[in-house]
Amino acid sequence: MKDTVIKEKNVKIPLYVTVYETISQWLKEGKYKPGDKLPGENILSEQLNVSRGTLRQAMLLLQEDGFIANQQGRGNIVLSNQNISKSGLEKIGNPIVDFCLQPVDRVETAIGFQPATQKHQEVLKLRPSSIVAVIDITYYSGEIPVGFAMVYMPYEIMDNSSVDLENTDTVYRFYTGLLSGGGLYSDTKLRMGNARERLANILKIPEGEPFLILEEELYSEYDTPVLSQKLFFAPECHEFCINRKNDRNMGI
Amino acid sequence: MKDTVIKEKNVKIPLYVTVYETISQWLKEGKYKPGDKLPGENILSEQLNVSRGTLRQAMLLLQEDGFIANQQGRGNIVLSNQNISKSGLEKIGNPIVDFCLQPVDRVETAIGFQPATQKHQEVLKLRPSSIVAVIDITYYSGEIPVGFAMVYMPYEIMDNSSVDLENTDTVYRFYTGLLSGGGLYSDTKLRMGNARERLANILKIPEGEPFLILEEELYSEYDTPVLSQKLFFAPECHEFCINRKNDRNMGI
DNA sequence: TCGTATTTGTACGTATGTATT
DNA sequence: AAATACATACGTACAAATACG
Repeated sequence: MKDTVIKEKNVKIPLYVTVYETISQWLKEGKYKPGDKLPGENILSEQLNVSRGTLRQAMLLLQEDGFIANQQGRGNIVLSNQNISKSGLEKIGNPIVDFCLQPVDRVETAIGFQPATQKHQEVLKLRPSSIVAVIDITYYSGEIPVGFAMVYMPYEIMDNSSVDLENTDTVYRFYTGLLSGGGLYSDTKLRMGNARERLANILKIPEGEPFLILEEELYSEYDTPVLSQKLFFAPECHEFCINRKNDRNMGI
Repeated sequence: MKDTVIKEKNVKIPLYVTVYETISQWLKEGKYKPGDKLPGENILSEQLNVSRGTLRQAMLLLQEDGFIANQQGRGNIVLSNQNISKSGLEKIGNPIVDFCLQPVDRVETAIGFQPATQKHQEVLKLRPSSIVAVIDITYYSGEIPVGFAMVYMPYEIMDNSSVDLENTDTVYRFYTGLLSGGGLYSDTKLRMGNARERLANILKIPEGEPFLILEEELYSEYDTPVLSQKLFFAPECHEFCINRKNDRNMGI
Protein backbone atom coordinates (compact mmCIF):
# COMPACT_ATOMS: atom_id res chain seq x y z
CA MET A 1 0.00 0.00 0.00
CA LYS A 2 1.25 3.45 -0.83
CA ASP A 3 0.99 6.53 1.28
CA THR A 4 -2.59 7.65 1.28
CA VAL A 5 -2.45 11.38 1.73
CA ILE A 6 1.15 12.49 1.49
CA LYS A 7 2.13 10.68 4.59
CA GLU A 8 -0.48 9.39 6.94
CA LYS A 9 1.56 11.09 9.65
CA ASN A 10 3.95 9.34 11.95
CA VAL A 11 1.85 9.56 15.08
CA LYS A 12 5.21 8.82 16.69
CA ILE A 13 6.33 12.08 18.26
CA PRO A 14 9.99 12.45 19.17
CA LEU A 15 10.70 12.96 22.81
CA TYR A 16 12.36 16.32 22.29
CA VAL A 17 9.21 17.64 20.62
CA THR A 18 7.19 16.56 23.61
CA VAL A 19 9.63 18.36 25.87
CA TYR A 20 9.38 21.43 23.64
CA GLU A 21 5.61 21.37 23.91
CA THR A 22 5.73 20.94 27.66
CA ILE A 23 7.97 23.95 28.16
CA SER A 24 5.97 25.98 25.62
CA GLN A 25 2.94 25.24 27.73
CA TRP A 26 4.73 26.37 30.88
CA LEU A 27 5.54 29.68 29.25
CA LYS A 28 1.99 30.20 28.03
CA GLU A 29 0.65 29.45 31.48
CA GLY A 30 3.06 31.96 32.97
CA LYS A 31 4.97 29.45 35.08
CA TYR A 32 7.99 31.38 33.89
CA LYS A 33 7.50 34.98 32.86
CA PRO A 34 9.39 37.21 30.44
CA GLY A 35 12.74 38.09 31.94
CA ASP A 36 12.77 35.05 34.19
CA LYS A 37 15.58 32.57 33.99
CA LEU A 38 14.68 28.96 33.40
CA PRO A 39 16.19 26.40 35.76
CA GLY A 40 19.56 25.07 34.62
CA GLU A 41 19.63 22.47 31.90
CA ASN A 42 20.86 19.80 34.26
CA ILE A 43 18.02 20.45 36.67
CA LEU A 44 15.40 20.70 33.95
CA SER A 45 16.51 17.52 32.24
CA GLU A 46 16.37 15.71 35.56
CA GLN A 47 12.90 17.07 36.31
CA LEU A 48 11.64 15.98 32.92
CA ASN A 49 13.43 12.65 33.03
CA VAL A 50 15.30 13.17 29.80
CA SER A 51 18.96 13.50 29.00
CA ARG A 52 20.46 16.94 28.76
CA GLY A 53 21.01 16.45 25.03
CA THR A 54 17.33 15.83 24.47
CA LEU A 55 16.45 18.86 26.53
CA ARG A 56 18.84 20.96 24.46
CA GLN A 57 17.14 19.84 21.26
CA ALA A 58 13.91 21.17 22.71
CA MET A 59 15.67 24.39 23.71
CA LEU A 60 16.77 24.84 20.10
CA LEU A 61 13.14 24.74 18.98
CA LEU A 62 12.14 27.23 21.68
CA GLN A 63 14.92 29.50 20.47
CA GLU A 64 13.80 29.27 16.86
CA ASP A 65 10.35 30.33 17.99
CA GLY A 66 11.82 33.28 19.81
CA PHE A 67 10.52 32.11 23.18
CA ILE A 68 13.87 32.01 24.91
CA ALA A 69 17.35 33.41 24.56
CA ASN A 70 20.33 31.65 25.98
CA GLN A 71 23.86 32.60 26.72
CA GLN A 72 26.72 30.54 27.92
CA GLY A 73 27.36 31.00 31.58
CA ARG A 74 24.17 32.91 32.18
CA GLY A 75 21.23 30.70 31.43
CA ASN A 76 18.09 30.38 29.38
CA ILE A 77 16.06 33.54 29.64
CA VAL A 78 12.38 33.85 28.76
CA LEU A 79 11.78 36.59 26.19
CA SER A 80 8.97 39.07 26.17
CA ASN A 81 7.23 37.30 23.36
CA GLN A 82 4.80 35.58 25.61
CA ASN A 83 2.27 35.98 22.86
CA ILE A 84 2.80 33.36 20.21
CA SER A 85 5.22 34.94 17.78
CA LYS A 86 3.27 35.42 14.59
CA SER A 87 5.00 33.76 11.72
CA GLY A 88 5.87 36.20 8.99
CA LEU A 89 6.65 36.12 5.32
CA GLU A 90 9.78 34.07 6.02
CA LYS A 91 7.51 31.11 6.71
CA ILE A 92 5.46 29.47 4.01
CA GLY A 93 1.78 30.22 4.29
CA ASN A 94 -0.84 32.09 2.36
CA PRO A 95 0.36 35.69 2.24
CA ILE A 96 -2.79 37.05 0.63
CA VAL A 97 -4.79 35.89 3.61
CA ASP A 98 -2.15 36.13 6.32
CA PHE A 99 -1.21 39.75 5.73
CA CYS A 100 -4.45 41.24 4.52
CA LEU A 101 -5.51 44.23 6.59
CA GLN A 102 -9.15 43.26 6.19
CA PRO A 103 -10.49 39.80 6.94
CA VAL A 104 -10.68 37.57 3.88
CA ASP A 105 -14.11 36.02 3.99
CA ARG A 106 -14.55 34.48 0.57
CA VAL A 107 -12.44 32.81 -2.10
CA GLU A 108 -13.38 31.85 -5.63
CA THR A 109 -11.46 28.92 -7.02
CA ALA A 110 -11.26 27.72 -10.60
CA ILE A 111 -9.24 24.82 -11.92
CA GLY A 112 -8.17 23.80 -15.39
CA PHE A 113 -5.57 21.63 -17.05
CA GLN A 114 -3.09 22.18 -19.82
CA PRO A 115 0.01 20.55 -21.29
CA ALA A 116 3.22 21.75 -19.67
CA THR A 117 4.63 24.78 -21.44
CA GLN A 118 8.36 25.03 -21.86
CA LYS A 119 8.60 27.26 -18.83
CA HIS A 120 6.65 24.77 -16.74
CA GLN A 121 8.95 22.02 -17.92
CA GLU A 122 11.93 23.94 -16.65
CA VAL A 123 10.50 25.24 -13.44
CA LEU A 124 8.55 22.17 -12.38
CA LYS A 125 11.03 19.69 -13.89
CA LEU A 126 8.40 18.05 -16.06
CA ARG A 127 8.47 16.16 -19.33
CA PRO A 128 6.80 17.69 -22.38
CA SER A 129 3.95 15.20 -22.15
CA SER A 130 3.10 16.19 -18.59
CA ILE A 131 -0.13 17.83 -17.60
CA VAL A 132 -0.21 20.90 -15.41
CA ALA A 133 -3.11 21.92 -13.22
CA VAL A 134 -3.86 25.63 -13.28
CA ILE A 135 -5.66 26.95 -10.24
CA ASP A 136 -6.93 30.51 -10.16
CA ILE A 137 -8.00 31.86 -6.81
CA THR A 138 -9.62 35.20 -6.14
CA TYR A 139 -9.75 36.41 -2.56
CA TYR A 140 -12.48 38.74 -1.35
CA SER A 141 -13.07 40.84 1.70
CA GLY A 142 -16.75 41.48 1.44
CA GLU A 143 -17.29 42.42 -2.18
CA ILE A 144 -13.78 43.82 -2.56
CA PRO A 145 -11.18 41.65 -4.24
CA VAL A 146 -7.98 41.83 -2.18
CA GLY A 147 -5.80 39.38 -4.05
CA PHE A 148 -5.50 36.89 -6.87
CA ALA A 149 -3.40 33.77 -7.19
CA MET A 150 -2.31 31.80 -10.25
CA VAL A 151 -1.07 28.39 -9.15
CA TYR A 152 0.60 25.83 -11.40
CA MET A 153 0.95 22.31 -10.15
CA PRO A 154 2.01 19.04 -11.78
CA TYR A 155 -1.11 16.94 -12.27
CA GLU A 156 0.70 14.02 -10.64
CA ILE A 157 0.65 15.65 -7.26
CA MET A 158 -3.09 16.13 -7.26
CA ASP A 159 -3.64 12.68 -8.70
CA ASN A 160 -1.79 11.04 -5.82
CA SER A 161 -3.99 12.80 -3.35
CA SER A 162 -7.50 11.90 -4.40
CA VAL A 163 -8.80 15.43 -4.65
CA ASP A 164 -12.27 15.89 -6.01
CA LEU A 165 -11.50 18.07 -9.02
CA GLU A 166 -15.16 18.90 -9.53
CA ASN A 167 -15.41 20.48 -6.12
CA THR A 168 -13.45 23.73 -6.18
CA ASP A 169 -13.77 23.96 -2.42
CA THR A 170 -11.78 20.79 -1.84
CA VAL A 171 -9.26 21.95 -4.42
CA TYR A 172 -8.69 25.11 -2.42
CA ARG A 173 -8.40 23.14 0.78
CA PHE A 174 -5.90 20.83 -0.86
CA TYR A 175 -3.86 23.86 -1.86
CA THR A 176 -3.86 25.42 1.59
CA GLY A 177 -3.18 22.01 3.09
CA LEU A 178 -0.06 21.73 0.96
CA LEU A 179 1.13 25.13 2.12
CA SER A 180 0.66 24.41 5.81
CA GLY A 181 1.86 20.83 5.57
CA GLY A 182 5.47 21.58 6.28
CA GLY A 183 8.64 20.27 4.75
CA LEU A 184 8.51 22.83 1.95
CA TYR A 185 10.82 25.59 1.03
CA SER A 186 10.60 28.32 -1.54
CA ASP A 187 12.44 30.50 -3.95
CA THR A 188 10.42 33.68 -3.80
CA LYS A 189 10.59 37.02 -5.50
CA LEU A 190 8.60 40.08 -4.50
CA ARG A 191 8.27 43.20 -6.59
CA MET A 192 5.97 46.00 -7.61
CA GLY A 193 4.19 45.83 -10.94
CA ASN A 194 1.46 47.58 -12.86
CA ALA A 195 -1.96 46.13 -13.45
CA ARG A 196 -2.71 45.24 -17.04
CA GLU A 197 -6.14 44.66 -18.41
CA ARG A 198 -6.96 41.21 -17.09
CA LEU A 199 -5.71 41.73 -13.57
CA ALA A 200 -7.10 45.23 -13.40
CA ASN A 201 -10.48 43.68 -14.14
CA ILE A 202 -10.13 40.91 -11.60
CA LEU A 203 -8.93 43.18 -8.81
CA LYS A 204 -11.31 45.95 -9.88
CA ILE A 205 -8.62 48.60 -10.02
CA PRO A 206 -7.69 51.10 -12.76
CA GLU A 207 -5.30 49.90 -15.46
CA GLY A 208 -1.73 50.92 -14.77
CA GLU A 209 -2.29 51.01 -11.02
CA PRO A 210 0.78 49.67 -9.20
CA PHE A 211 0.45 46.67 -6.90
CA LEU A 212 2.60 43.99 -5.37
CA ILE A 213 3.48 40.74 -7.12
CA LEU A 214 4.91 37.71 -5.41
CA GLU A 215 6.28 34.99 -7.64
CA GLU A 216 7.64 31.76 -6.25
CA GLU A 217 8.40 28.12 -6.68
CA LEU A 218 7.89 25.70 -3.84
CA TYR A 219 10.04 22.64 -3.40
CA SER A 220 9.97 19.70 -1.07
CA GLU A 221 12.99 17.79 0.11
CA TYR A 222 15.40 16.84 -2.67
CA ASP A 223 14.60 19.91 -4.67
CA THR A 224 11.46 18.28 -5.98
CA PRO A 225 9.20 21.05 -7.31
CA VAL A 226 5.73 21.01 -5.85
CA LEU A 227 4.16 24.08 -7.38
CA SER A 228 4.84 27.45 -8.85
CA GLN A 229 2.60 30.41 -8.22
CA LYS A 230 2.11 34.09 -8.82
CA LEU A 231 0.27 36.13 -6.23
CA PHE A 232 -1.18 39.57 -6.87
CA PHE A 233 -2.00 41.89 -4.00
CA ALA A 234 -4.57 44.63 -4.41
CA PRO A 235 -3.10 48.02 -3.44
CA GLU A 236 -3.52 49.37 0.09
CA CYS A 237 -4.76 46.03 1.36
CA HIS A 238 -1.68 44.35 2.77
CA GLU A 239 1.13 44.81 5.22
CA PHE A 240 3.76 42.08 5.41
CA CYS A 241 5.47 41.03 8.61
CA ILE A 242 8.89 39.43 8.43
CA ASN A 243 11.07 38.05 11.18
CA ARG A 244 14.56 38.51 9.88
CA LYS A 245 17.59 36.86 11.44
CA ASN A 246 21.29 36.60 11.08
CA ASP A 247 22.38 33.75 13.24
CA ARG A 248 25.52 32.46 11.60
CA ASN A 249 28.64 34.25 12.74
CA MET A 250 30.28 33.24 9.49
CA GLY A 251 32.70 35.18 7.40
CA ILE A 252 35.72 36.30 9.40
CA MET B 1 37.94 45.31 31.04
CA LYS B 2 34.82 45.50 28.94
CA ASP B 3 34.33 44.23 25.44
CA THR B 4 36.21 46.46 23.09
CA VAL B 5 34.21 46.30 19.90
CA ILE B 6 31.12 44.26 20.60
CA LYS B 7 33.06 41.13 21.21
CA GLU B 8 36.68 40.82 20.25
CA LYS B 9 35.74 37.54 18.59
CA ASN B 10 36.37 34.13 20.03
CA VAL B 11 39.05 33.04 17.61
CA LYS B 12 38.14 29.62 18.96
CA ILE B 13 36.29 27.86 16.16
CA PRO B 14 34.13 24.89 17.08
CA LEU B 15 35.05 21.62 15.46
CA TYR B 16 31.68 21.23 13.79
CA VAL B 17 32.14 24.56 12.03
CA THR B 18 35.47 23.38 10.69
CA VAL B 19 33.82 20.22 9.44
CA TYR B 20 31.06 22.32 7.86
CA GLU B 21 33.65 24.42 6.07
CA THR B 22 35.54 21.38 4.89
CA ILE B 23 32.49 19.79 3.32
CA SER B 24 31.37 23.15 1.88
CA GLN B 25 34.74 23.33 0.19
CA TRP B 26 34.31 19.82 -1.21
CA LEU B 27 31.00 20.82 -2.74
CA LYS B 28 32.42 24.00 -4.25
CA GLU B 29 35.31 22.04 -5.73
CA GLY B 30 32.89 19.58 -7.23
CA LYS B 31 34.15 16.58 -5.29
CA TYR B 32 30.48 15.78 -4.91
CA LYS B 33 28.09 17.11 -7.52
CA PRO B 34 24.39 17.98 -7.39
CA GLY B 35 22.39 14.80 -7.19
CA ASP B 36 25.27 12.82 -5.73
CA LYS B 37 24.90 11.07 -2.44
CA LEU B 38 27.45 11.87 0.22
CA PRO B 39 29.13 8.91 1.92
CA GLY B 40 27.26 7.66 4.97
CA GLU B 41 27.61 9.59 8.19
CA ASN B 42 29.53 6.80 9.84
CA ILE B 43 32.05 6.71 7.01
CA LEU B 44 32.35 10.48 6.79
CA SER B 45 32.83 10.92 10.50
CA GLU B 46 35.53 8.28 10.46
CA GLN B 47 37.28 9.92 7.50
CA LEU B 48 37.21 13.29 9.23
CA ASN B 49 38.14 11.89 12.61
CA VAL B 50 35.14 13.30 14.40
CA SER B 51 32.22 11.69 16.15
CA ARG B 52 29.02 11.18 14.23
CA GLY B 53 27.29 13.73 16.46
CA THR B 54 29.77 16.41 15.51
CA LEU B 55 29.41 15.54 11.85
CA ARG B 56 25.65 15.80 12.15
CA GLN B 57 25.96 19.30 13.61
CA ALA B 58 27.90 20.25 10.50
CA MET B 59 25.23 18.59 8.35
CA LEU B 60 22.62 20.78 10.01
CA LEU B 61 24.50 23.88 8.91
CA LEU B 62 24.81 22.53 5.38
CA GLN B 63 21.09 21.92 5.36
CA GLU B 64 20.32 25.43 6.54
CA ASP B 65 22.38 26.72 3.68
CA GLY B 66 20.44 24.57 1.28
CA PHE B 67 23.51 22.65 0.16
CA ILE B 68 22.22 19.22 1.04
CA ALA B 69 18.97 17.44 1.71
CA ASN B 70 18.78 14.38 3.86
CA GLN B 71 16.26 11.69 4.44
CA GLN B 72 16.23 8.86 6.84
CA GLY B 73 17.19 5.62 5.19
CA ARG B 74 18.35 7.23 2.01
CA GLY B 75 21.28 9.48 2.73
CA ASN B 76 22.56 13.01 2.39
CA ILE B 77 22.03 14.26 -1.14
CA VAL B 78 23.80 17.24 -2.69
CA LEU B 79 21.29 19.77 -4.01
CA SER B 80 21.48 21.66 -7.25
CA ASN B 81 22.32 24.86 -5.45
CA GLN B 82 25.99 24.53 -6.13
CA ASN B 83 26.10 28.28 -6.36
CA ILE B 84 26.08 29.80 -2.93
CA SER B 85 22.44 30.31 -2.12
CA LYS B 86 21.98 34.05 -2.01
CA SER B 87 20.55 35.10 1.27
CA GLY B 88 17.22 36.80 0.89
CA LEU B 89 15.06 39.20 2.80
CA GLU B 90 14.67 36.64 5.59
CA LYS B 91 18.25 37.40 6.58
CA ILE B 92 19.29 40.72 8.00
CA GLY B 93 21.30 42.80 5.59
CA ASN B 94 20.89 46.00 3.68
CA PRO B 95 17.85 45.49 1.45
CA ILE B 96 18.25 48.76 -0.42
CA VAL B 97 21.64 47.61 -1.66
CA ASP B 98 21.09 43.85 -1.71
CA PHE B 99 17.99 43.86 -3.87
CA CYS B 100 18.55 46.88 -6.08
CA LEU B 101 18.33 46.02 -9.75
CA GLN B 102 21.05 48.53 -10.53
CA PRO B 103 24.38 48.66 -8.73
CA VAL B 104 24.45 51.09 -5.83
CA ASP B 105 27.63 53.06 -6.25
CA ARG B 106 27.26 55.95 -3.85
CA VAL B 107 25.70 56.70 -0.48
CA GLU B 108 25.24 60.00 1.28
CA THR B 109 25.17 59.80 5.03
CA ALA B 110 24.10 62.45 7.51
CA ILE B 111 23.99 62.14 11.27
CA GLY B 112 22.32 64.14 13.99
CA PHE B 113 21.24 63.77 17.59
CA GLN B 114 18.03 64.44 19.44
CA PRO B 115 16.40 63.60 22.75
CA ALA B 116 14.37 60.42 22.66
CA THR B 117 10.78 61.08 21.66
CA GLN B 118 8.07 59.09 23.37
CA LYS B 119 7.95 56.66 20.48
CA HIS B 120 11.70 56.10 20.68
CA GLN B 121 11.40 55.51 24.40
CA GLU B 122 8.91 52.74 23.76
CA VAL B 123 10.52 51.14 20.77
CA LEU B 124 14.14 51.40 21.85
CA LYS B 125 13.40 50.95 25.55
CA LEU B 126 15.07 54.22 26.51
CA ARG B 127 14.66 56.68 29.35
CA PRO B 128 13.34 60.18 28.59
CA SER B 129 16.79 61.65 29.15
CA SER B 130 18.38 59.42 26.54
CA ILE B 131 19.87 60.69 23.33
CA VAL B 132 19.04 59.14 19.99
CA ALA B 133 21.28 59.26 16.95
CA VAL B 134 19.44 59.90 13.71
CA ILE B 135 21.20 58.68 10.59
CA ASP B 136 19.84 59.54 7.16
CA ILE B 137 21.26 57.61 4.25
CA THR B 138 20.53 58.22 0.59
CA TYR B 139 21.56 55.53 -1.89
CA TYR B 140 22.42 56.35 -5.48
CA SER B 141 22.93 54.39 -8.63
CA GLY B 142 24.74 56.91 -10.76
CA GLU B 143 22.81 60.11 -10.24
CA ILE B 144 19.54 58.32 -9.59
CA PRO B 145 18.44 57.92 -5.97
CA VAL B 146 17.26 54.34 -5.47
CA GLY B 147 16.54 54.38 -1.77
CA PHE B 148 16.55 56.31 1.46
CA ALA B 149 16.99 55.15 5.04
CA MET B 150 16.07 56.81 8.34
CA VAL B 151 17.92 55.05 11.14
CA TYR B 152 17.36 55.68 14.87
CA MET B 153 19.92 54.34 17.30
CA PRO B 154 20.50 54.85 21.02
CA TYR B 155 23.54 57.07 21.41
CA GLU B 156 24.95 54.56 23.91
CA ILE B 157 25.56 52.00 21.22
CA MET B 158 27.64 54.34 19.11
CA ASP B 159 29.42 55.66 22.15
CA ASN B 160 30.62 52.20 23.15
CA SER B 161 32.10 51.66 19.74
CA SER B 162 34.38 54.62 19.23
CA VAL B 163 32.90 55.76 15.95
CA ASP B 164 34.20 59.01 14.54
CA LEU B 165 30.95 60.96 14.41
CA GLU B 166 32.50 63.67 12.24
CA ASN B 167 33.29 61.21 9.50
CA THR B 168 30.03 60.16 7.87
CA ASP B 169 31.84 57.43 6.02
CA THR B 170 32.81 55.62 9.19
CA VAL B 171 29.30 56.13 10.50
CA TYR B 172 27.92 54.34 7.46
CA ARG B 173 30.46 51.56 7.85
CA PHE B 174 29.53 51.21 11.51
CA TYR B 175 25.89 50.86 10.47
CA THR B 176 26.56 48.21 7.83
CA GLY B 177 28.93 46.47 10.23
CA LEU B 178 26.13 46.21 12.77
CA LEU B 179 23.82 44.69 10.17
CA SER B 180 26.29 42.08 9.02
CA GLY B 181 27.63 41.37 12.48
CA GLY B 182 25.21 38.61 13.27
CA GLY B 183 23.29 37.80 16.41
CA LEU B 184 20.50 40.18 15.49
CA TYR B 185 16.89 39.61 14.77
CA SER B 186 14.15 41.85 13.57
CA ASP B 187 10.51 42.70 13.70
CA THR B 188 9.90 43.95 10.18
CA LYS B 189 6.92 45.30 8.31
CA LEU B 190 6.76 45.87 4.58
CA ARG B 191 4.05 47.84 2.83
CA MET B 192 3.30 50.15 -0.03
CA GLY B 193 2.97 53.86 0.60
CA ASN B 194 2.71 57.13 -1.27
CA ALA B 195 5.51 59.65 -1.50
CA ARG B 196 4.84 62.89 0.31
CA GLU B 197 6.74 66.07 -0.27
CA ARG B 198 10.00 65.40 1.53
CA LEU B 199 10.53 61.88 0.27
CA ALA B 200 9.35 62.73 -3.20
CA ASN B 201 12.09 65.33 -3.25
CA ILE B 202 14.76 63.03 -1.95
CA LEU B 203 13.91 60.19 -4.29
CA LYS B 204 13.19 62.60 -7.15
CA ILE B 205 9.80 61.15 -7.92
CA PRO B 206 6.39 62.82 -8.34
CA GLU B 207 4.37 63.42 -5.20
CA GLY B 208 1.79 60.73 -4.61
CA GLU B 209 3.83 58.11 -6.45
CA PRO B 210 3.57 54.74 -4.72
CA PHE B 211 6.70 53.03 -3.44
CA LEU B 212 7.73 50.42 -0.94
CA ILE B 213 8.36 51.12 2.73
CA LEU B 214 10.14 48.78 5.10
CA GLU B 215 9.90 49.57 8.78
CA GLU B 216 11.68 47.51 11.39
CA GLU B 217 13.25 47.23 14.79
CA LEU B 218 16.40 45.24 15.28
CA TYR B 219 17.14 43.43 18.52
CA SER B 220 20.09 41.52 19.83
CA GLU B 221 19.93 38.64 22.26
CA TYR B 222 17.70 39.26 25.28
CA ASP B 223 15.38 41.47 23.31
CA THR B 224 17.74 44.40 23.65
CA PRO B 225 16.80 46.95 20.98
CA VAL B 226 19.73 47.96 18.78
CA LEU B 227 18.11 50.26 16.26
CA SER B 228 14.90 51.12 14.51
CA GLN B 229 14.78 52.12 10.89
CA LYS B 230 12.55 53.04 8.02
CA LEU B 231 13.66 52.22 4.50
CA PHE B 232 12.16 53.75 1.37
CA PHE B 233 12.59 52.09 -2.00
CA ALA B 234 12.33 54.09 -5.18
CA PRO B 235 9.75 52.56 -7.55
CA GLU B 236 10.84 50.09 -10.24
CA CYS B 237 14.29 49.73 -8.70
CA HIS B 238 14.04 46.66 -6.52
CA GLU B 239 13.12 43.01 -6.56
CA PHE B 240 13.24 41.15 -3.26
CA CYS B 241 14.30 37.53 -2.94
CA ILE B 242 13.04 35.51 0.00
CA ASN B 243 13.78 31.94 0.97
CA ARG B 244 10.69 30.83 2.77
CA LYS B 245 10.53 27.67 4.83
CA ASN B 246 8.18 25.65 6.89
CA ASP B 247 10.25 23.09 8.71
CA ARG B 248 8.27 22.43 11.84
CA ASN B 249 5.66 19.72 11.44
CA MET B 250 3.75 21.31 14.28
CA GLY B 251 0.05 21.54 14.80
CA ILE B 252 -1.49 18.14 14.14
C1' DT C 1 6.55 -9.99 -1.70
C1' DC C 2 9.60 -10.37 1.89
C1' DG C 3 13.50 -10.15 4.50
C1' DT C 4 18.07 -7.98 5.10
C1' DA C 5 21.42 -4.44 4.84
C1' DT C 6 22.19 0.36 4.85
C1' DT C 7 21.46 4.95 6.45
C1' DT C 8 19.64 8.57 9.01
C1' DG C 9 16.91 9.85 13.46
C1' DT C 10 16.53 9.71 18.37
C1' DA C 11 18.19 9.14 23.06
C1' DC C 12 21.31 8.37 26.66
C1' DG C 13 25.63 8.96 29.25
C1' DT C 14 30.07 11.10 30.15
C1' DA C 15 33.69 14.39 30.05
C1' DT C 16 35.75 18.72 29.32
C1' DG C 17 35.89 23.67 27.77
C1' DT C 18 34.41 28.42 28.31
C1' DA C 19 31.64 32.38 29.71
C1' DT C 20 29.23 34.53 33.44
C1' DT C 21 28.12 35.40 38.10
C1' DA D 1 38.95 32.41 43.04
C1' DA D 2 35.10 29.44 43.01
C1' DA D 3 30.67 28.05 41.62
C1' DT D 4 27.31 27.87 38.09
C1' DA D 5 25.60 27.14 33.51
C1' DC D 6 25.77 26.59 28.78
C1' DA D 7 28.79 24.76 24.60
C1' DT D 8 31.25 21.24 22.56
C1' DA D 9 32.70 16.53 21.74
C1' DC D 10 32.96 11.67 22.18
C1' DG D 11 30.88 7.12 22.46
C1' DT D 12 27.04 3.74 22.46
C1' DA D 13 22.62 1.81 21.42
C1' DC D 14 18.45 1.25 19.29
C1' DA D 15 14.46 2.88 16.19
C1' DA D 16 12.65 3.95 11.75
C1' DA D 17 12.81 4.69 6.83
C1' DT D 18 14.61 3.31 2.68
C1' DA D 19 16.99 0.43 -0.79
C1' DC D 20 17.99 -3.90 -2.67
C1' DG D 21 18.38 -8.60 -3.63
